[in-house]
Amino acid sequence: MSLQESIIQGIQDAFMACYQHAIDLEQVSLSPTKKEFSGDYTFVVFPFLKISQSSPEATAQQIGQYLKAHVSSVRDFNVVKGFLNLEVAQQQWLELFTSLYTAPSLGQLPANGKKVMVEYSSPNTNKPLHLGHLRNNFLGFSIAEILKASGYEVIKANLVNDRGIHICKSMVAYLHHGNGETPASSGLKGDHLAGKYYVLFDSLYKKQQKELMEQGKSEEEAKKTAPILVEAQEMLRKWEDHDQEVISLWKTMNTWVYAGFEETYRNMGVDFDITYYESNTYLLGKDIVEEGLSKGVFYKKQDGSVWVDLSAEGLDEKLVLRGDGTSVYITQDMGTADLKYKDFHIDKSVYVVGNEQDYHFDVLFKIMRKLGRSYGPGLYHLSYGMVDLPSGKMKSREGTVVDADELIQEMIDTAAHHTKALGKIEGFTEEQAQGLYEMLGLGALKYFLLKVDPKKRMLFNPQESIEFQGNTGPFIQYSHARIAAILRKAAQLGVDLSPTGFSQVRELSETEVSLIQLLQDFERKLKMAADEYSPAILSQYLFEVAKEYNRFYAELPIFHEKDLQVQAFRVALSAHTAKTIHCGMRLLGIEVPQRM
RNA sequence: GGCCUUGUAGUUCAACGGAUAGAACAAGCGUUUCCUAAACGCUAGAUCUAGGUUCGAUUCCUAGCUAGGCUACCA
Repeated sequence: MSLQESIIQGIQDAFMACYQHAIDLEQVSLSPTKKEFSGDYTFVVFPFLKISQSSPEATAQQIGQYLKAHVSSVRDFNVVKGFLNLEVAQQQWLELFTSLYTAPSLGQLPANGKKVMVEYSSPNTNKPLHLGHLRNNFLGFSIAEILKASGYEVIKANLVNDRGIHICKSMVAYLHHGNGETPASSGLKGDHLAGKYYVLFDSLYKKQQKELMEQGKSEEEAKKTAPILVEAQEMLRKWEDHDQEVISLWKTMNTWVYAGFEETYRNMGVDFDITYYESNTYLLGKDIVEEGLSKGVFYKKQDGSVWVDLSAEGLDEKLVLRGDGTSVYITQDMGTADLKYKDFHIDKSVYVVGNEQDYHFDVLFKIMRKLGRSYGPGLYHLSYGMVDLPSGKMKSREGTVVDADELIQEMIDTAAHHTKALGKIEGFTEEQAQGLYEMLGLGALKYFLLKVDPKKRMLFNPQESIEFQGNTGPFIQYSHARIAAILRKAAQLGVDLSPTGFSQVRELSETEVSLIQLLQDFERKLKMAADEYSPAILSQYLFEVAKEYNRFYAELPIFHEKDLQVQAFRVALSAHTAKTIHCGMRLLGIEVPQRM
């Protein structure tokens, strides 16, 4: 039983003893006491006044008396209004720390026997990844790691959108203007090469529209009849008919793009256990339409189109199959949902997709639940907000996107610049220095994108957003490097880091206690992050740990401390802090250095 | 039009219905004969508006305003 649990248990007993009334454990809020009041944990009595039938102060007094008398860890208490502040005995903190310090594992909750798939990234093959994808990829990777650490078996999946009219647009432009250009001949990364022709298509298309309108056609007509668009549509039909030439060009260009993506993924430090391709899944789902019809979940209109009526659930009627029998987006999504289940027998399925598709996933999940899928209740849309620029929303056609590869490189360059300016790479080989720049640049970027609640829209200012000071990745990384230096020195001095080395410590400072209090909260935060699908919770927590450690570092001496028991304790406390930071940052996909 | 989501210091972000709304950056003032100053301490600064529920509301409800998204036989 943890310290808090034993206190909560004591509070329950207190209510039984004082008021002959059982209270619900869930309702007891026990939180760390605010800095401006004395005490370690605070219990709020207001919700229980009906039970005690007395004033907040009197109730708090009575409970406090009981706890002091009956719960060994409670040394003393004070009451401010309806707030009961409890003081924990010093010895308890040392015991608590020792149990944390000697625990066989950190940051891995017991297996729960459940399987979850996390689908993320899911790029289109007609253009390179941009800033928005970075948020998606970092979120997806991190939440997968967090779920793993909280006891799930996790499958990371990527669903590549490799077909459709947008791919054909790049292909048409390339066909006419590519002149046989390849990634090798141009020195362009494959995904950037494809993106170049996608942009080219758009400008050619606009030009043709303009010409048609000058010839007297309406805007709408011009948009529909521009030759280059017609050609792209024709190409899509040929693709669906397995036309040799089209398929061959498609394969060639996609191969280039995949090579480019692979490089970007490697730089980002994300990976996948399985990759699905829409060219293989886009025909799935029609059998589910049949199933839905026979189960009465769907209905057919006169023109043969198939619909689902979700008005009882607060949504509209939605089309699930066109009148001509062809699929729409949701048809294949139904099929893919089943495919994922067939492949892995998952209990839960998480989709990391932007919030502009909230409605779509609402519909999809309601359908799968109506169809009675076993994994239906475990469907979850990890919906995240867009990343805006100071100029507003990113638009690929207007050239206002922040390219992922470029941004990563800029981050690394900036990290290199800072590090050199601070003169921190003495004794580093060129390779080690380069490794550090990458670790710091990427750490800054990932932390910046992960520290914000995923649901919220966020702003990215290329000039100002990426800092290396304050609430940042590098700050936490720096804290780790500081501790690493201490541990090296402790090893040199032969400090006894076994629990007996500090078991005689009697007096702890306030800062040491807060640090222990924070450190013991790690697994609870981990679980919270998993339950709420929010790496931000973990990010904030790690920042608090690093901040509290730096205060400890500034306030208290370690190697100048004469009492060797105290010295050993402080080294051990440092070591466990480093371990927690390392473990937590790993769940965010961020590495931590030994020196910086 | 309908539906969903947002609105907190100058800026970017926090706050299970709980105390005097926390951080970081920017601003100002300090800290280095001492383990890494990418650090630490101090000062100043905010809940969109109007009602309601509650012992207590940034949080829940209603209305409005603001910003964004969705509302295709597009993906």
